[in-house]
Amino acid sequence: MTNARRSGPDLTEAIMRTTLELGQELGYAKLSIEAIAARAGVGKHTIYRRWPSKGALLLDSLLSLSESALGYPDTGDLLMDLRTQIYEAVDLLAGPPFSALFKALIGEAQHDPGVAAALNERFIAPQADKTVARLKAARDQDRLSPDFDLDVAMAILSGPLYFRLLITQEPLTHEYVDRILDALFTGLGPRA
Amino acid sequence: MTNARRSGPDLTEAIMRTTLELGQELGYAKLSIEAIAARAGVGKHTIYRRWPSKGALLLDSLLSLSESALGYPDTGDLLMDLRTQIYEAVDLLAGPPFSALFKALIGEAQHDPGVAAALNERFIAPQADKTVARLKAARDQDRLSPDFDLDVAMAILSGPLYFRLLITQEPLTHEYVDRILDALFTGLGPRA
DNA sequence: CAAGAACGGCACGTGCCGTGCCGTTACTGT
DNA sequence: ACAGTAACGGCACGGCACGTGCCGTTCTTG
Repeated sequence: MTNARRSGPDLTEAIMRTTLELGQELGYAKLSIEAIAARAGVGKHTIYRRWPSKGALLLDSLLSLSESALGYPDTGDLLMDLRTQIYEAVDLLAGPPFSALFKALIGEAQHDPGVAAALNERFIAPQADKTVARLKAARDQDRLSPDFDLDVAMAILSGPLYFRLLITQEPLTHEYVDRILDALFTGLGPRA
Repeated sequence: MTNARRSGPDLTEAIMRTTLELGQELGYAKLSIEAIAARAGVGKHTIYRRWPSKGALLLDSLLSLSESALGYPDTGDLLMDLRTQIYEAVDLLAGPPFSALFKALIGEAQHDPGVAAALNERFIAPQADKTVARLKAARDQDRLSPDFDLDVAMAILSGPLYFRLLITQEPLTHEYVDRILDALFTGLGPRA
């Protein structure tokens, strides 16, 4: 008769899975912790014990997807490595089925400092660090000018993508990624 | 004994003013239409009659500030014109006292398509168009290479700024604007 | 000056919040 | 093996803001 009550990490994972599931169905705005608890067959306490807010829960749920997925190759070909890496990230987070939830999460970060900090520490900064490290390796091997500004380069690679994703809300295609990469490395055409 | 009941445009303006006021005090998350109505001495209907949502109300409130403020000079010096324009925009929207509300508005746009569309049509696109137009003028005068990609240039100018504002949440300084402008026009250093 | 729209004030039902309490179940250390 | 404890599901609660009615009053329009 024991109803196979689940425990510990099991539950955590089940809750996160349910969060992504319900989030896709309802959208972030209509997603409620009450509904997640009901769907997951879980008491609300069990959720509140683990996460302080809906945003934190969604953050963990989404990051559990990316943690294993996003590596960073170094084949020696800088441009190709960057392209590979950015394609992966863009496909995972800006494509279906998680694009809307990821955008909502960044939205939540705009008025929840905790979410903002966690998002930075656990996703943005590591990703940026890897990009900068890959650029630095290329510079150290004299494949880039010694005065190449790594941080600005990284911002130019990321900025326009997030601009498209969050502001103009146009689709993030590989073709667009290529245009940014081209602009960064071959320049926008010399001044007359 | 007539209690000087206000009407029409008067009210609209008063509500928007109260929205900005209360928004600064409470932050967007805790800002409620109920509280705005109470503070403004107005029935909730009067607000709902004008705006469909809190986001739409905040959008109008914030845009009423920028509409008159953000011009676009053409002195002939492209770099200086861009710098002037971007400084202005950055100071107005990314500096106190409206930075937090502006960020919250963009956050709202992530799960309210209406707000997203209105934000684009009434603020982002006009601003981008002006930038592109200014760049195009320079290119037409042979101050830029004929194959200078105007749209990508515009994205490289805006993207990193929004990236800083929304993602890494670092302060948007004039110095940072300068670094982006430098990178765009003098390049990041040629490849070895 | 009459008709109607817009107004402020109030009340209502609804949904979700976050918390407290219950009895039950699974883990812990000895 | 077994007691003690922590975590669990379920339920109920007060609180708050939502969005919508209704009322009586005031302003605008023709």
